[in-house]
Amino acid sequence: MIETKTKILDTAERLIGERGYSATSLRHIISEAHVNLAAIHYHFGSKEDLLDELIVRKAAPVNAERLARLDRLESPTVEQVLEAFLLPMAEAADRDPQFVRLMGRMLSEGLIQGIVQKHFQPVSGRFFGALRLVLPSLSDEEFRWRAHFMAGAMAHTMCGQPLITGPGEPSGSFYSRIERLIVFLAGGFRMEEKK
Amino acid sequence: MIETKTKILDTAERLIGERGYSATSLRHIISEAHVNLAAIHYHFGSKEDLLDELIVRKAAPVNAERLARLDRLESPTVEQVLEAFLLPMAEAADRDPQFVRLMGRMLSEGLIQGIVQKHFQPVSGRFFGALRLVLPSLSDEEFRWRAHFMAGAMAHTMCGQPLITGPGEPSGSFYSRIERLIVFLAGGFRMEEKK
DNA sequence: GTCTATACTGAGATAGAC
DNA sequence: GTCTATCTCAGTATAGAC
Repeated sequence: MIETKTKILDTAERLIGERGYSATSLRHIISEAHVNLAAIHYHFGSKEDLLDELIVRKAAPVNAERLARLDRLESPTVEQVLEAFLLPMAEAADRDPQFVRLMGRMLSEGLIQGIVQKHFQPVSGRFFGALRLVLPSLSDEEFRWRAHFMAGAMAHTMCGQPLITGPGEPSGSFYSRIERLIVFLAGGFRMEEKK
Repeated sequence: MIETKTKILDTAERLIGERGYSATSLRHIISEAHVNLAAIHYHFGSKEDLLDELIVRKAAPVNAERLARLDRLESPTVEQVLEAFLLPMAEAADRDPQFVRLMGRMLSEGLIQGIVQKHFQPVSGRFFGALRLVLPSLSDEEFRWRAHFMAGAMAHTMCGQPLITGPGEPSGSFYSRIERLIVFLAGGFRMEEKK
């Protein structure tokens, strides 16, 4: 049955979103999906590959929308490039809260290295290029580092749980969170380089 | 023997720094430390508690230095508060490259939630307070989120491996990395709040 | 091609002898 | 304090039923 594969994907997505990747065993997934353990390995190969498919089916439309938005910009500002990258994700989060929860889990468990490199690389590469053009006065070295800081802030912002909790818990909608992030990042990027 | 405990700590620190926490099994640690498996549970209780002790013995002096530096500031700028927090870590990294590698591993594997909450909370709490005083024009909500973005950028900066790789690998000493980070963060914090 | 039953290996944890 | 033996649970691999 083709339904088996879907049942596994849906159940895995829910459980991993709720409990995290490491804390969700394959045996837990199969018991809730009412399928056999070996079916997971038949359809996906391994637990990691299952996760991979979960990410792909969620991220692909977001990434497509990102590129479409980027292509529409003519001579963009820093903010506009950041918006083209971040707003599609905020909108996806609005439509499907499960998605952002899953991504947050991945980030907070540090499982993204391989998966991100595989699926986000082409997209993030294009965005770094666009951002570079908008910031011609920065040295290559400085730009690389600022892009790195940005990646950290973005990744962290998607997690529900803050790494280092400040004075009270952050709140508000995902969308407003992203808008604040864009302002913050633009401020960082616009700083004059310290020599 | 008291030496057993030290041997375990040193070996665990080295192996986890090299391979990561999940990838380092207790059996691997004991074979290199030439101790018995049960000795780890006797001295530490669990693998997680062992990690906890590793962090504490490394982080305690850094945190003490952070607070000392903060206390020395009279009417600080944003940059000075950030320096008080970040430079002690940069100096520790200079003296002991193992330390920053271990912290990076923890962050990239998302193992910090519990440990950070336990040991960094008092320190980070004081710094958030100091930073708040320097930025009186921001709303509470906006400040919380910017602190959150900062935490993400800081955490990510300690990892050797970038989450989202940009155009080429970032390089340079840890110290210069931190200096760039401070400029970037100060720029973000100084932005006017969007209403 | 799809799925089931079952066995294998390695992990962290624990009880109890010494 | 230390060590042996054992437990439970994880992900994985395979043989074979349909």
